[in-house]
Amino acid sequence: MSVRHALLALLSEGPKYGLQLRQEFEARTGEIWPLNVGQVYTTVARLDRDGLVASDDGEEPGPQKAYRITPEGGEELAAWLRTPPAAEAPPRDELVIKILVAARLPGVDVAQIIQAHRRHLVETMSRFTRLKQDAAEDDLGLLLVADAEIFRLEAFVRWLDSADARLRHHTPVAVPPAVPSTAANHTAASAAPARRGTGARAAR
Amino acid sequence: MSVRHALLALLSEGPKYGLQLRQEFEARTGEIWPLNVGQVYTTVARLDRDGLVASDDGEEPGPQKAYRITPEGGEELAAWLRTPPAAEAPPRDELVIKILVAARLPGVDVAQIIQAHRRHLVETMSRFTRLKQDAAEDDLGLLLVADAEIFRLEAFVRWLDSADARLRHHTPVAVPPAVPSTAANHTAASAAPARRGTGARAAR
DNA sequence: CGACACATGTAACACGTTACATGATTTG
DNA sequence: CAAATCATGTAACGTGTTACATGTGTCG
Repeated sequence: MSVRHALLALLSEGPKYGLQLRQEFEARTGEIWPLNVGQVYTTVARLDRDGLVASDDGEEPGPQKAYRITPEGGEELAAWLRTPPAAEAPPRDELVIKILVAARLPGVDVAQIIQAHRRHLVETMSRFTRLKQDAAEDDLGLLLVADAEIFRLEAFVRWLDSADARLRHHTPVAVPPAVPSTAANHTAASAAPARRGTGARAAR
Repeated sequence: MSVRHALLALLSEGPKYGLQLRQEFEARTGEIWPLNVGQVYTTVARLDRDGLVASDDGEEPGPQKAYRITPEGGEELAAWLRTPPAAEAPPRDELVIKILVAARLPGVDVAQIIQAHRRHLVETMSRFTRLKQDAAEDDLGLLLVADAEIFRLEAFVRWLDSADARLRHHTPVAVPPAVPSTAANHTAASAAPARRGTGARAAR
């Protein structure tokens, strides 16, 4: 719901039309977060439908269609600013899932994958560091968004290092001496929902 | 695309059916990342359609419908593990957008909002720390996912602190002495796409 | 039998992306 | 006028969530 409220915030500064919303959003996030136009139109149309925004429905001639925030929209915006992002179910992260998967898959060198991803993260971090150096020092949007991205990537690097250490300690368990390969399947099956119908009858 | 590939990975260990996929996904992410069933079915249906997975179409009686990975699916999985997550357009983050918005909005105390969010982040971090302490020490999935979340939240705390410092330096610029309030609108307007049609004619 | 849990699936919606279609306005 | 640009919008798809409908098996 970020874009929805970001557009609401832009409109709270005065009436704006579609492409203008996109451009101002991108300008204020240092051109780091692109925003496709289609989404602007559909999102602002939903805001309109929900009464948070109203359109000067083609009052002035020309193709542009300006939207302005409504009192309800202002209240919604203020409430959104106060509310911390939901944290009960943290977002599923691709990199984390990838390492979890790699750690369990036979024939996969997790440590190697971790290092490859680590290198990529460090490279990306330096890209954003360079971006900051080349930026105007008063471009607050760019500086803040670039910082956020650098901190985020740095957290992944730290996590990869800790995961590497953890996996080095635990991996030997997955390669026990002289244990039949079906053992892994059995433990996996015991964790699954009870197999009923055909199969379960034998177990009872 | 994380869930899609995570399901593919689960199926690479052997045939599984819908609810089983969900349960194993949640078990391996320490019950921290819930996965709704509806998505499992639609995702696995798409995997089937794309030939990465095939279904034992009701061979055994009973309601269950098992899927197994295909060779193409195995290749896709291996390629996915190698490829680092796309970083050209980093994900838009709600908290970051919120602070950016708050920093520009008149009548909003950014520092206060930052501190409120900071407190919430620290609380959430300790929730996950407790979760780790109460967990079985061999529950790798939970430990890794909880670590990832803790590192992520910690990065936000660091970012909030740096943003707080940055804004303390820059905020005075937004409150200049004796400057007409329309100045802000002018600069915003100059950054917008050229207003044409009715309005632009006067400017030329 | 009836209640309950297991299992599959669909519908509706929000959000996000890419691509295309359609006008209006400016510019060469 | 023709081409380029600005501006709005729609279509199709993927992903994610919530809710509902339906069927099947177990158990009191």
